[in-house]
This record gives sequence, C-alpha cells and structure tokens, in this order.
Amino acid sequence: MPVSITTARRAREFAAREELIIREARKFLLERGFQGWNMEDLAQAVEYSKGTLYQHFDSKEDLALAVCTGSLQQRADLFERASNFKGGTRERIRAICCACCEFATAHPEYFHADMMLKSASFWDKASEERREDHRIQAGRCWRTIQQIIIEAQAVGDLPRDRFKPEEATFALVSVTVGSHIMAMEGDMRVMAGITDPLIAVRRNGDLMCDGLGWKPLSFEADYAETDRRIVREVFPGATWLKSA
Amino acid sequence: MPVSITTARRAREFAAREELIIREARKFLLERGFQGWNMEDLAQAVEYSKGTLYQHFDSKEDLALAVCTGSLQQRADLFERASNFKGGTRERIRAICCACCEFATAHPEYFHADMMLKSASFWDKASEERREDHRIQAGRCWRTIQQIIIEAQAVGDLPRDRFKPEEATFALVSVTVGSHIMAMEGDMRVMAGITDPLIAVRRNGDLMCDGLGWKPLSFEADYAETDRRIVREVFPGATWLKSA
DNA sequence: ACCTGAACACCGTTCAAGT
DNA sequence: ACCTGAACACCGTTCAAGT
Repeated sequence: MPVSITTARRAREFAAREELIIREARKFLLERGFQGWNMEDLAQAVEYSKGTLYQHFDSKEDLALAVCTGSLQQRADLFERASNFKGGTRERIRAICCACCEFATAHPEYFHADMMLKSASFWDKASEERREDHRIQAGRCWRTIQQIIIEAQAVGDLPRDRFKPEEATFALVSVTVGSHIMAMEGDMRVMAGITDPLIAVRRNGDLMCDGLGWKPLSFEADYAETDRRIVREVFPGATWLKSA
Repeated sequence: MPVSITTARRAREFAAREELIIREARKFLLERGFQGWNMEDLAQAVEYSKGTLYQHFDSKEDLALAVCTGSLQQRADLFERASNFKGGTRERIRAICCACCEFATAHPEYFHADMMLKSASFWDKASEERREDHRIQAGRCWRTIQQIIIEAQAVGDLPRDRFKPEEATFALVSVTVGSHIMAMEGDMRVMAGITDPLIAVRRNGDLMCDGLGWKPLSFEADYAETDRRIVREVFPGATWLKSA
C-alpha cells in the first residue's frame, strides 16, 4: 500500500480527533470555566489519555485558545454574512450588531473566555501557530466592519473629515466588546436597569453610530422594520429580537 | 494594663500588616500578573510566613480582589474629584474621562486585573466581605457619572426623552471600559493605528457623548482649552495630556 | 495568642514503558 | 509509530508544633 494513502487517512483521523477534543473542551469551558476542569477530566471525556491531548496542544491554554479561535471564526463568518445584507450602510452596520447578538446567543461562553485571553500570562502559554490563527480571525472581524465604514464615508453616510476609518472601527469594536462585558455582570445589570443584555448591547452600538454621525441617525429613523428584515433575511430563527 | 489598649494597638498592627501585604501583592500583580508569583514569593517579600497571609485572606483570589478594590477606591476618589470641576456638564463628564486617564497612568495593572475579576471562577474564591467592598467602590464610580447625567438632563444639555439616565451611564461606562481593554492589545493598536491609547480612550468617550446628544457636541466646540483647565485645576502634574 | 513551615492536595506536563 | 498513565513539579492551602 502506498505510504501516501495511509498518511492522508492518518492526517484526517488526527484532525478529526483534534476537533473532538476542541468540541469537548468547549463544553467544559462553557459549563465550568477554565479552572473548573482539568486535563484528566477532558481525557476521560474524549476517551484518550492525557498524553494524547498533549500531542495536539502545547498546554491547557493552547487548547483553550483553539476553542476560542473556533468561536471567533464563526463570529467572523456571521459578520461577513451580515455585511452582505441589502440595505444602506447604517442598516448594514446594524446587521453586524445583530450578528454579535446571534454570536452571543450561540456562544455564551465566548465573552468569559475572551476575558481569559486578555489576562496577562495566557498568550505566552499558547503556541505561536494558535496565536496566529486567532489573529487571522480577529482580523476578519475587524476588516468586515472597516469596509462598511469606508463605504459609508465614500457614499457620504458618514463624515469624512472628523476621523479616519480605523478610528471609527475602533470606536465601534470598543463599545460592542465593552457592552458585552459590562452586561455580563449581575451588579451592573441591576444598576443599569438592564433586563435584556443583548438589547442593551445593540442600543450602545446605535448610540456610537449616532456619535460618529452615521446617517440616518437612530432617533431620526425607525429601524424596527430593518431589524425584522435583518432577522428574516440573514438570521432566520434568531431568538434575540422578540423582546426588542 | 487594660485589655482594650492592647487590643486596639493589635488591631492597628494587624491592619498595617494587611496594608503591607496588599502593597506588595499589588507590585507582584503589576509586574508579573496573577499567575506570575506564588504565595511563598509573597510571604518572603513581606517577611511573614504563608500561614500568616491566610490570617488576612481566604485565598490568593481574595487577596487579589483586595488589591483591585484598593485601586478601584482610588478610581472612585478621582471620579469624585473630577465631578467637582467647575464647568458645564459636558466639560465635567470630560473631566471624568480625564480621571480615567489619570487612573490608568497610576494603575497600569488595573485593567489586566479587572479582566481577571471577570473570569468565571474568580469571585467564588473571594470572601463575601471583599466582594461587598468591591461593590461599594464600583457603586461610587457609577453614581458619580449617573449624577452628572441627571444634572445634564435637568439643565437641558442632554436629551430627556431618548433614554433613561442609567442607559446613558451604562453606555459611557461600557465604551470607556471597552476602549481601555481594546487599547491594551498590541494587535488592536496596530490595526486601529493607535499611538497613544489614552487619547483613543478619551476620543471614544467623546464620540459616545456626541451619540447621546450631549451639548455642545465635540465637533461644534473646541475642548482643548477645557482639557488644559482640567489638568491645571484637577490633575496638576498629569502626564497624559501633552500628546493630545 | 500568634506565627511558622512541613505536609497535603490538586493538577498541568512529561516520558519511560507498553502495544 | 503511537498511546498510556505513573511519576514529577509546582503551588495553593492547612494545621500540628513551636514560641
């Protein structure tokens, strides 16, 4: 038997096993947080030994980063899908905010995990390859927003003279991430009188768009119908709009 | 000797030792992150045994939370100082943003530490007393912003009909926290073309105020002189304005 | 009454031995 | 060639012994 056939199958099986590990690790991260499980638990869940886990991942952190990158890839997919929504630039950026909601609903563990990624010593313990993978997906998310902004400035929906496109992108990314993080905290929700976190996140995105001068401004137009169209055309089956 | 005199002195000495431990732990957190040191290291640094550390703190997390609460208290102090700035409501909220810069300069470890606080299993490991202390200081920060917003709505600088005060407070808190977090990341700074993170944070705060319709809007007025006044009157010796 | 540090427990990681 | 799990290392936490 030619070696190449065997090695190809082996490579597929190896990749499939890696997927299995990541899938189980995602469940653990979601249900118990990074500290709430150990490599022994995970080895039992995937029915391999601890040693085998380390054939795939340099460290527990490396594995957790792989989980996060997988989620981030889906986030980027949703962003790109949203950016193709047929509508004005402000409606399309609204679709991106809806993609955030869709993502947050599908990956409720992600923002907790994202906090983990931002704690100091985490990245050092992951392999350069995984870090690069993460950077690629983060870049896709960034560029999707950036392109809508460039287009909005080109067609005159967004002022050209007040800021560079990347400043606007940074503002939108910051407010979205910040809102998600803040809305996760119970105390914060009480103080802010938040009943539905995702509505609060979309609202803040809206306010930032208004601040950028992105026409038509949120209080000059009624976007309720746009939201319904976004759900219908881009995210059928979405559950996060009903209470809006 | 009356017992009460001795116990009073003991209590003072105990409190002083706790301060010492927190001070050294802050240095470690700043220089090495939560994982970068152990209780043995800290015991040596403060010249007590590990057992003594546990007379003060339930766990390493409990101690780290105490460090963070200490920082947050100073943040709240700066906020309250800033809110007394003599000027319009929009100038006063600008002073709060400057307080954030002052705080970020004095406590560069805080935002990394804050990420740690938001990771899942952290709070469980801290004592209820420390959690309550942290909540109190967070509440002070929140209320300082909230009061300026209420005042701004009362005097007509801020629309009354578009949102409740707590929605506006939530928006401002979210964008500020989100901007700090995002501006910490090297990749993000490159993509966003950020040279000075604190300028980017203030800029985003400005854009959110514009989005709220907080008059006078940032592009209708020149706040450069206000910034200089804020530094002169509230934060003399500040280093974060020069490059603005 | 207070402090100490040896001992314990837990878990991430490695690697010699097995198939 | 690949997998295993005992062994190791590290460190947070406890508590019996000491002063």
